[in-house]
Amino acid sequence: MWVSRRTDYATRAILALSLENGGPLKLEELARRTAVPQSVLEQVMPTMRTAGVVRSERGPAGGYRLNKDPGEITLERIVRLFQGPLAPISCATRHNPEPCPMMVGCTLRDVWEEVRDATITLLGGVTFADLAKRAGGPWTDPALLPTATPG
Amino acid sequence: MWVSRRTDYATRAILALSLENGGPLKLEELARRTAVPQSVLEQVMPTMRTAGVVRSERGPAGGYRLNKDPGEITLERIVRLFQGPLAPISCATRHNPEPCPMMVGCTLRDVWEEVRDATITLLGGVTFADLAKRAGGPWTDPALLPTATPG
DNA sequence: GAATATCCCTACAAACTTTGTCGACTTACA
DNA sequence: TGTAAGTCGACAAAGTTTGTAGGGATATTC
Repeated sequence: MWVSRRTDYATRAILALSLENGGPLKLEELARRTAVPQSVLEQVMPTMRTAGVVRSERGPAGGYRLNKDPGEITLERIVRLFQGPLAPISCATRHNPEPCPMMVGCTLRDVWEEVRDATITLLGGVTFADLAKRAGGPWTDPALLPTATPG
Repeated sequence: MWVSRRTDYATRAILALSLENGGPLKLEELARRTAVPQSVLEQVMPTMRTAGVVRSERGPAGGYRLNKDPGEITLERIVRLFQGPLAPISCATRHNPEPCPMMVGCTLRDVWEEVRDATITLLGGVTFADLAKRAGGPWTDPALLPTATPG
């Protein structure tokens, strides 16, 4: 339960874009398909743009596209963007781990690091090309959505 | 970064008790050794008592002991007590997962479930007997502690 | 049976984080 | 110049986490 809403939204958005071979999607449409409040997506997408994951065009016929091949975007990349360190506890991050206050050379930390590494391995091993393939087909029946988002 | 302080404290406390072959430890001493504010441990320990993990005795010469063999207490058990579901996202819990709002049968969920399962496998595979063994020896130099906790 | 040592319970405030909204702004196109 | 997009920053409401405080309950000792 540690993945924030925004992280979730971001990954859904990238998946949606991955299923849309190259064509741009307007924020509004993206919000509808992913069932994300538009106003929140308005914050999430620029973050990914700054990070070079997506690219945007303004004006009519504008929208968002992926800035790379889906095969080059890992889940890890997106999650890290919004989530920060993936370690379950701050003494087990890879950069600047907080020192353990317990003497007994925190044997617990080893386990936390294993969890961290397993997480990284999994998230780092999945690209959005994989996810799109597994999802099968382009997009399915937007009409089935709960009447779109109010935002 | 998803393990709460209280979860951390609880695991440290159980490790400390595991290193103390059977003898009871007073809350105060436990707090000192684990570098946890005593007032917080006062909340954490009863939770574990209720869960049957530790046992307590009141009055002089009282304190806490493990209620089972350290080999029968997994990290998973303790983490779950304080952390709740281990899934990274609420649509991927084993019990009553929240339905995914995205149609495309949330292919992302599969990955979240893999992360969840990897976490469970790791945490469930480590007992406090393992941890105590890895820690080596009983307890090390409590004198090295940052002058105990103020609480 | 009083004094003391220890655990137990509840309430709670301060701090922090997350979530979603809003309004004003910028850019592209026709 | 008007319209269709994306952009940015501020922010309030809600939720979570963290630590503290104070009054109880129970066991031992003398």
